[in-house]
Amino acid sequence: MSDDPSAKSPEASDFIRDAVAEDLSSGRYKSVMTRYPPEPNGWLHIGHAKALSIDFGVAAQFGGVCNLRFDDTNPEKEDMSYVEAIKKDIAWLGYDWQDREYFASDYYERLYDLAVKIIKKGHAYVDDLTAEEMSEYRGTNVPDKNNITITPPGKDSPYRNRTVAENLELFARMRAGEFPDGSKTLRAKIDMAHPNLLMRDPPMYRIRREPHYRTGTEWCIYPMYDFQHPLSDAIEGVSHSLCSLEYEIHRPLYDWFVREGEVSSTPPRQIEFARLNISHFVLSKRWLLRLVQDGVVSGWDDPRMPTLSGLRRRGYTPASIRDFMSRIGVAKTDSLVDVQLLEHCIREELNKSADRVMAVLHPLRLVVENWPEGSVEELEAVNNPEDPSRGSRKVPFSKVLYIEREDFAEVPPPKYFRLFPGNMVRLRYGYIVTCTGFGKDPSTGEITEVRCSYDPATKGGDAPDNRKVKGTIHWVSAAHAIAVEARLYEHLFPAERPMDVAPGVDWVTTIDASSMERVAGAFAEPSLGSAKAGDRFQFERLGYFCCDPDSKPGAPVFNRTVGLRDTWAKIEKKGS
RNA sequence: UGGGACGUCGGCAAGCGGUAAGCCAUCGGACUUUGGCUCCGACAUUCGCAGGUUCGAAUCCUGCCGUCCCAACCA
Repeated sequence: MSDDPSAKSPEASDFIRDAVAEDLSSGRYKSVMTRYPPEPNGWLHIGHAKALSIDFGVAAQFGGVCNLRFDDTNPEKEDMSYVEAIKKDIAWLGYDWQDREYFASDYYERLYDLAVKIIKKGHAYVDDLTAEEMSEYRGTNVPDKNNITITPPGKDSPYRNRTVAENLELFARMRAGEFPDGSKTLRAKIDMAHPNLLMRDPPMYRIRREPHYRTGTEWCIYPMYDFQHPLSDAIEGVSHSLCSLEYEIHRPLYDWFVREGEVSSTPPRQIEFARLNISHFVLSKRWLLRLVQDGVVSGWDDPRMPTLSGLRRRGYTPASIRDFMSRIGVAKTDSLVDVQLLEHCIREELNKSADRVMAVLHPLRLVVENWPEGSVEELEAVNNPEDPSRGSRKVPFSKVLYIEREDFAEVPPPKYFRLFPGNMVRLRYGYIVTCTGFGKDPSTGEITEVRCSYDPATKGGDAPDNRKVKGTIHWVSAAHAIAVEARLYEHLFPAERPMDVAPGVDWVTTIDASSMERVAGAFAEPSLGSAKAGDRFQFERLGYFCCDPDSKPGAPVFNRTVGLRDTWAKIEKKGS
């Protein structure tokens, strides 16, 4: 998979790309400029990756550019640490905003001037209504006797008809800090009877004495999204402002402010697409923040989190996420993508790129009875059968090995072709061995060790006589193995739709408390001793693992990114 | 007496009046020194429902039904 995001799906097509192509051919726009507008109040998750993929992808496909603009107009929630985290994640995903790193907070002065311009047109006014009163005056959606939702007209604020001069003066004094927080707002003068509630004189500025992470205490008034966003787009010269469906109802407002602001001769155009939902995941910054704050997860980058940082730590690659985005498409249908598609994407990439290695998660001693005491052999193991250029390595073999507990059965279930008394199995890249016996703790019934004899003629695992050996299992030499910790993950939420919870039930309580399993007593072949955080491997027959930053010298930790497809598990399930 | 959208296979999703792409999942089978990978095959006579227009409709019209979003001085 290429590291260059623009290299994939050159002929991608969807309703947005169709619209952009049409806009170009009709001459509505000469070139394409999009923007990715995060609010720095949380970390990016895979839902944002969809928006990123569309914003940067559409721009790239049409030879345009995509700006990174932080929509930072709510000082209460925003923070520089989020800006840094967001930039890191976008860059990691492979998207490049070059020098176009913008902040809505850099436009404060310009936006203020635009507000003044709109006031001068008589299209905005300073209102003294409280938040509650404003809501009351606006009117709301209410169910009538037949439980049909209706929206009666709102009524004008008594301050709606202040003169331009008065509004200008009041607005200036708002900025100057002459009024207490919340006592006045600047409102667009649109239509208090509009069927779309958002058009009923929406607020443009509120008074809030809250230090801003970038502008400090310079401002005590802050612009609202509906005013700020379209005008920031216009200021930058954005052509296509692509956003999610929930903003569809904001579009008339978007267009209204663009028109009133008269910033650009080619007004930006907003187009909406359906946001991403993935089964077993919660994709909402607000909910993710709660998981972090409640300590349910270890942080924004907990490997179970759908955040880009979490997926990164889990072992997902940027290319696999981009591939996923290209497969789910872009449409306007509310949808729930099966998490298995995401897992398929990472498996497909890692199958090609991850070196194979042997590790035993739940060790069981295997003694090779006819192996000479003290003898050690270095056996050749292929690093990646999918990629010969990865070469091979040496793996030590000796008398006492560890194998996976699951790979031995005292009484084999149907169709089981691993180790059981009398059965023959291949030790991968080692020898073909025959199970000669086993030890068992009489009090617990636990298998304590398995014994076997090896066939010296089968070095490397070859069967010179072409005998059929159905099973091949992985192993590690007890004397040479290194101790590792493995962390196995399940979905944080067992439910396909975690937010669909019975009334009165807190969704957080539906979390699977055992969604992370630490396997402390695992062993791996010596080559894994040099693994560095972020390195990815396939533990043969187990799954893909990524070395975690928690690793210490001599004590590596591996996160299971995803297991291998497991046909045996299906056979077992069917049998039971 | 609301407004804005959306309904094509279990999950995504093409299709834009000419007779249902593809992907994931699933189920068979081949191959296999990973019960992995790969390969081959199966998987919507039908497009929310009902009418209508047409030689012909998932595509056009009408009416129903269903789902989502909107009542923050958040974005």
